[in-house]
Amino acid sequence: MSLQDNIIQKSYEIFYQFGFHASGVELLAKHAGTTKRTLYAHFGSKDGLIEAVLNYRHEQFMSQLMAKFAQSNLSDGKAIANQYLQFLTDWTASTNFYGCLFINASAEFSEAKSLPKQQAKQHKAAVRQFLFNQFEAVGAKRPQQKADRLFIVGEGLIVAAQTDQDNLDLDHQTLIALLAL
Amino acid sequence: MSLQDNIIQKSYEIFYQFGFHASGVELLAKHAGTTKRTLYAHFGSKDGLIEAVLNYRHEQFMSQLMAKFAQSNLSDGKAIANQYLQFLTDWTASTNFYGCLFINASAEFSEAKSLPKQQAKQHKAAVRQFLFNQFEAVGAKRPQQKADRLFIVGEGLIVAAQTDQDNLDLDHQTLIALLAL
DNA sequence: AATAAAGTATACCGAACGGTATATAATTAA
DNA sequence: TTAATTATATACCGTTCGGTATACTTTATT
Repeated sequence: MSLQDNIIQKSYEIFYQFGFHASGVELLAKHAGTTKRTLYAHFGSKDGLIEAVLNYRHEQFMSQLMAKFAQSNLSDGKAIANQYLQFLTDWTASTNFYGCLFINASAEFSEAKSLPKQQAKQHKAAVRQFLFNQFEAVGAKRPQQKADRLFIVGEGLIVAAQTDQDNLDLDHQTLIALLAL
Repeated sequence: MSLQDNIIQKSYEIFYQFGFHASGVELLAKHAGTTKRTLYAHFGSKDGLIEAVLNYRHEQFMSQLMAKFAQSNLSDGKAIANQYLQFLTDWTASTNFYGCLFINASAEFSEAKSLPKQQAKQHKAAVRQFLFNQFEAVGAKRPQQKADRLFIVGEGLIVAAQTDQDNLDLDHQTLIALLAL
């Protein structure tokens, strides 16, 4: 792994856990085992680093999602929903889960014109597009509606886990059945 | 309104829009039309102010929610879900919507022991409890499950709006029907 | 009217912020 | 092997941070 990629990955860990404004450049450099000088040579500014980290996380997330779906042959909408919800549940239950980096970024950068907010918007749109493609691939009716329903439930699960609502009276199977997938 | 309440309300506006770490005490005092000296006399620290703002927002949100439900006689689960989703949709569509302050706080204060995170957890638990009470009051079966399903969809709608996913292929009526409420 | 309390104004504190300068060491390329 | 590049180490820049000190003005109580 290149030095640049290492800085991105280690900075992702810090930003993800402590937030963007709360993470100082000195700490970011230290955690990556380098110095501010090198960090600024590669990314120009803290904003530049944030942009790179969000791009990195987007690629990583989509890769993991695609890998999860590549594992098994999904024959119908129900299987798609099950796979997606299982993917999210595995994630939210993992140690070092601190919500979704893009939702967190939207919380810290509310201005619509700001780059992090735009990257968050595009990331979420990409997830919706991915789900849409899955439903369309199995010939489901109204694939966009199905994708969006599943997406909304997924977003809800993510933030519910982030706010420690861990005793929800829900299970995936009945959720899927109810969503008519 | 007392001077103290004015500081809380005005600080809420700033924290909500720009986040907690990004909002300096000097700006908070200026926006409230007072000085740091007075602010510290009332709240002791920035953390103390954050605590007060989160308590304020919790009371405000629950009041608005209860007011919405007091308007009409809700006879069944379907009406409850419709009322809740309409309440959230009105909110997310309003100008100056920047997501949920408690989700935002959870993003900035990830440590479980931190007060903002605990306040966020309790706020969300209170919302779930409120929905549970509503379903129970109309004699719905499995009120907790219904409340949690509705809660999850609500959380999803909030963060989807925050990330500007404004072209979702969803409508409340079919959502409600699907949730079997 | 006297007095205590509460708010204003402003300057200040040490620390941390994002970002830069300088100089040295290690790596790479010719 | 000699340049040129790249990373390290560290000190430093001006600014802003959360928080405090001092002095003054306003308000409220008796």
